[in-house]
This record gives sequence, structure tokens and C-alpha cells, in this order.
Amino acid sequence: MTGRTQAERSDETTGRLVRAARRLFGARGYAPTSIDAVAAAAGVTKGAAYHHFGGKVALFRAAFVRELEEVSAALVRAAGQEHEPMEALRRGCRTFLEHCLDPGFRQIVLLDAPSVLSWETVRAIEHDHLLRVLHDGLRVAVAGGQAADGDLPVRARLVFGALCEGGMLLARSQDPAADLPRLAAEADRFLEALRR
Amino acid sequence: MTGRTQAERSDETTGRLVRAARRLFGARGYAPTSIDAVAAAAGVTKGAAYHHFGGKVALFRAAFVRELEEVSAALVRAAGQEHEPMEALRRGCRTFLEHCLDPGFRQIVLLDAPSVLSWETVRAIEHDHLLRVLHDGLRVAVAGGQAADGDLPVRARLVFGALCEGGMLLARSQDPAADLPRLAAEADRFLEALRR
DNA sequence: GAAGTTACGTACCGCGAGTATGTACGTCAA
DNA sequence: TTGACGTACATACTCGCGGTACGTAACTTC
Repeated sequence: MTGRTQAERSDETTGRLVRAARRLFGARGYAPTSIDAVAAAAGVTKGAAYHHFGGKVALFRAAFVRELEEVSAALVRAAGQEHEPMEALRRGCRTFLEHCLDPGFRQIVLLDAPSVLSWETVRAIEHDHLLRVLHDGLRVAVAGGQAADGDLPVRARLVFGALCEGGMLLARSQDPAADLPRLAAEADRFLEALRR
Repeated sequence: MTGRTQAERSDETTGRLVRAARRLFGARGYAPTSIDAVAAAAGVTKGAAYHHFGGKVALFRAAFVRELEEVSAALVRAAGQEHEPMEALRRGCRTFLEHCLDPGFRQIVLLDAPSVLSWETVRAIEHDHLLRVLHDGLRVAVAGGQAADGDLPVRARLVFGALCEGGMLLARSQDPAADLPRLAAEADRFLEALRR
């Protein structure tokens, strides 16, 4: 494993660490997962983890950011399929709910993140990914006259909160495929409330 | 401190422990708060804590339950003031948002509980307090014809999720008194969606 | 009032986060 | 090319904290 540049070595190691962190933090949760375990799963030692990350929290944060990047990309992709603003919003919300079926995503993003990172931190990172998308969708709908005006950042947050609860609810279901439509129907009812 | 019955001693000690747990867990968060610190704040030692509670999680759970008991009592009291079902719902939601101004409540109930206790546990306890109240309110409104029918347990959860996010948002505001009406206005918009 | 139970306090163990230090590899100037 | 320097780790250690074992004092029961 020699003859590579420093940057290549770093990227390789940090990549492996973040991937391992997502797997273990996602499967067992933050507290019961030791840094040694993450490092071992990444094929390195604790020293490497502490060299690249400030500590356990920083490593978790990296995993959290990666989760959000993925889901927001999926949201943008799904919403982009629709040209009607309110349809795009519905599609985006449904995509988010489907994404909540991933246990790792739930554990890291919905359960552990608010406790491990401060709420301010979580909010800032979520804003740069999920919330920005949702907020933009709402703004387009308002500008086009499909949705009533109001405090859009607040509205986006409320919708997001409802979706998170919905996601947990959906995951707990023993037949998510069957419950998703029922859940989506209730969620749509709230989105309909925004119609003018 | 002698001449008391065993039940009195137990009640005294557990009461002091739970009060101290609410203070410390609420102020510093779950992880950075040691059991020794809680016991010391309660005027006892770790042995007493482990005698009455199974462990740190069990102690936290007791504090969590206590928080929920208080807020649900406040909700019932506030909603009871109104006789119009939808008005009672609005009043209850607003009371919950006001309750979120308490930092300890936010830290324990909104931030740490889902991570420390399993989501199943949190859901079960919340159901016995907050959710039951909300669900009953919705049922009355539906029965009276003021709200549209649907999947009420799911609907209650979605509303609760939105309220939790709203509560955090409100707490972060530097002027909560001024922002509460704006937030309540957006929340009301979602409640209006339920009107038939 | 003696035996048994409950309510603690105290001393200890083990695990895991964080740190200090050593070492191999990559980088860059002369 | 080679020596000096910086970077990317590994290894060994410390220490705080959750949990446990055990001892003791207070209460209860017969």
C-alpha cells in the first residue's frame, strides 16, 4: 500500500471511516458504538480516526452530513420529475417518507443527531440540504399562486417535523408498503391546507 | 433522619433523585451528566440511585415520564377551558408550544429521549400522555362534524411532530413572545386543513 | 427482640473516549 | 539523491464513568 500521494491516502482513509461510521452508528446507535469498533470496521486504528476527525462527535457529524447529502439528492431528483409545484412538493414528501424505511438513516438522522449534535448544528446542516429544497419548493408554489403566502421558513420546518414523525411511524409498521399510502393521504391533507 | 417508615424513606429519596435528574439532565443533557452528579445533587450516593432505578437509562426515563405528566396535565387544563372542539385543539397546541420554552423540557423530551430510550418506548409513553389527549380531541372534532374523518392516530402523530419542531423553533427565537403568534398562525393553518 | 427485609453507602471492576508519543511514508529544496 | 521536514498513521497509556459486589444501618414481622 505504498507509492500513493498523501491526499490519496487521506481520502481513502476518511472515506472508509465515514462509511464504517454510517454502518455502525446506523445499526447500533451512537452511544453503544465505540470509536475502536468504527476504526476496526474501516480497517484502521483509533489513531487514524483521531488524526482525521476531532473526536467521536465529529465522526458522527460526518456520517450525518453524508446521510443528508444522499436524501436531499434523492429529493431533488424526485421533485424534478414534476413540473406542477404542488405535485413536486407531494412527490418530494413521499420520497422522504420512503427514505425513512432505511434503518440507518432513521437512527442517525432522526434519533441520534438531535441529541449528539446540538439542535443548532442539526438545524444548520439540515437547512443546507433538506430544508432548502423544501423551502424552495414552497416559494415556487407561492410565487405561482398555488399556495397561500405566509412564513415559509416556519412552514417548511413544521412540514419537516410532521414528515419525520411520519417516517418513524412508517418504519414501525409491519407492512410499510401498505401503510405508506394511508400515511401519504394524511400528509397530503396537510399540504392541501396550503392551497389557496 | 430516623423514625420514618420505609415507604416514606423510599418516596423521599426517589423524589429527590427524579427532581435532581430533571434539573441536571435538562440543563446539561443526558450524556455529560453522570449518575454521581445526580445522586450528589439529590443528597444521596450512587448506591441509592442504583437501588431504586435499574440504571442511568431508567433514571432518565423517570424524569422523562415526569415531564410528560406535567405537560399533559397543562394541556388538559387549557383545552378544558374551551367547549368548541377545534378551539380546544388550537388552545392545546398553543399551550404545548408555550411549554417548549422550558429548556429542560426541550432537552429531555425533544432532544434526548428519542436517542436514549428507544423510539418504541418514547412513543408508548407519549401515547399514554400527550398523544391520547390530542387523539381524543381529534375524535371529538370528527364526531361533532367539525373535522374531516381519516386516520386519526396517524394524524395526531403528524400534528405532534410539527408541534415539536415548532417548539424548538420557538425556543431558538430571541424574542419568543413575538414569534409565538407567527408560529401559531402557521400551525393554525394546518389545523384548518382538518376542517371539513 | 430476634430474624429477615429493605435502603442505602463504599470499594472496586471494566470499558471506552481522549491523549502522548513513536514511526513509517510522502514531500520538497539544494 | 539525499537530507530535513511535514503528514498519516499505530501503540501505549490515562482517566472518567457506568455498573457491580458487598457491607451496614434502619425498618418490619413474628
